Amino acid sequence: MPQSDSACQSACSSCNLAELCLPIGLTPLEMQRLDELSMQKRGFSKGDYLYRSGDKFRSLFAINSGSFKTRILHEDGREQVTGFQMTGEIIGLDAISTDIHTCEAIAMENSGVCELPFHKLETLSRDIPSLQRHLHKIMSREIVRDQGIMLLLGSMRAEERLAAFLLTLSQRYAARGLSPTQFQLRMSRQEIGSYLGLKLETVSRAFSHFQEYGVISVKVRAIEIVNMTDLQASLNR
Amino acid sequence: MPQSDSACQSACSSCNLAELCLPIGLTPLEMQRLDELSMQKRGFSKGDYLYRSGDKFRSLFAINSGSFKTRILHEDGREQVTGFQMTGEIIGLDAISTDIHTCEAIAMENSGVCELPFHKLETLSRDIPSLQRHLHKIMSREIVRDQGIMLLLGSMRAEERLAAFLLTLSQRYAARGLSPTQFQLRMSRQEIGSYLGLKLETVSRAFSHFQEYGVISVKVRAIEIVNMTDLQASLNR
DNA sequence: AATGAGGTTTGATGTACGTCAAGAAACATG
DNA sequence: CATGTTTCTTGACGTACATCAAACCTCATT
Repeated sequence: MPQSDSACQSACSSCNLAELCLPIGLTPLEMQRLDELSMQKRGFSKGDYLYRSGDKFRSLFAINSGSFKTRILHEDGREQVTGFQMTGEIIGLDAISTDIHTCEAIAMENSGVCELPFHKLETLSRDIPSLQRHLHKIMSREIVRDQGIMLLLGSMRAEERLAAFLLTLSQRYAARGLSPTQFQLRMSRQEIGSYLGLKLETVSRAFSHFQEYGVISVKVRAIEIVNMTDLQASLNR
Repeated sequence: MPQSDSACQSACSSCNLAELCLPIGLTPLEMQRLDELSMQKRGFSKGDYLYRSGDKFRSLFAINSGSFKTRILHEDGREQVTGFQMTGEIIGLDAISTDIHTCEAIAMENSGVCELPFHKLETLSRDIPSLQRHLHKIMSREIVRDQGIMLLLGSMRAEERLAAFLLTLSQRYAARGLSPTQFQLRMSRQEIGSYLGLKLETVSRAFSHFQEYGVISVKVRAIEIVNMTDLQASLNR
């Protein structure tokens, strides 16, 4: 169970990468005001829920450490993973629309978040135009991201989907100062499959196939991109 | 070519359904301020672009009459229709993130929009909290909608996708005071297919199959939902 | 080290949807 | 009305991915 930490750390200093988090171009005073509304929540372990479908919406969450997956459940039990979120990303935007969370967020490893009560964020963003603008950009970016996945699900074949997935991961690791070519997957084949609209066996075969062609090296969840150009090319043909 | 009409009509009185458009719970004065920033643009004909991919972002658009489709193009020519928008809906939210339109919007029939310059909208929403909240809800609703389509594309079969599509259309017509059971499709089989991640022949066959089972009646683009319950059931089995 | 559970890989086979093709219907244009 | 163009329907056939199944690997627990 996550423990709440009422001693507020900086929303920013606690994020590894400020520009991925909320504040951008804020004065120290503005930054402080943002810090004051946020609350650290640590101690999420693998499988812990950050929120569940149906929960009352109160806050957005900035991920400080670790990573989460979000998913929606269909009544008949089918699930769709809608995203994998990592450090510095904002989660919970879907719930603003109805004040109820429509999807659920589950930790994929030991993780911590920074809770941002949304009504306070709205109030503050009325005072700080650059914060307002940034909030809008974050929401819009989520829309663009989702539409990219619609393109992927609607018109790409299995290996193209996996290539797109790996390339996006690579970019996100790079943006965090980590290796863009070597990383550990935090999610199972099953979860990747759900995200990409494929069965786990198909994901596994696509991994094997890329390895066979020398594009990547796969040791279960340890991935190395051996030939980035070829991986990109497998998208565009 | 659409003609710009600088004599500003009410952003609201010109929308058929105020609650689908921007203003909600605004005082007459606030409403007037919103009206003052908006501009009518009429005269879009079938196939006209409202904006193109790559265009500089300046405004959101509220659809006053008619309907549009939005799509993204992949470099290799593949297209993905990301949505069909009708009267009262807001379009262009994707562009806020980068200040460049990432998708393009094309009229599906004679249409008119109400242009809402975004920086003015941001300024005004700092003054009017209920407008700010409404803007956030609209963006969040788009995120939820897109995630619903991810579920559809990622884990439903062809006929389930078409059923979901028809049911959503039905609800949207009903919300506009039109018949939820009889309507004219504004889009081709090809466009529906692109939206649902299917080929046009598959869409056509799914229509025929539903008709064969007495769930709907299809006369090319004239649709009648004969048995709403069965149509809903075809989603949940 | 032995045991077991969950995750992954790989093969054999099935099927839903795509592809190709032809004809029919709807619509536009002179 | 005749003509061409676009859209839609339907059939025959092909294929990418799903399903089923078995073996293997990894990791946690005792």
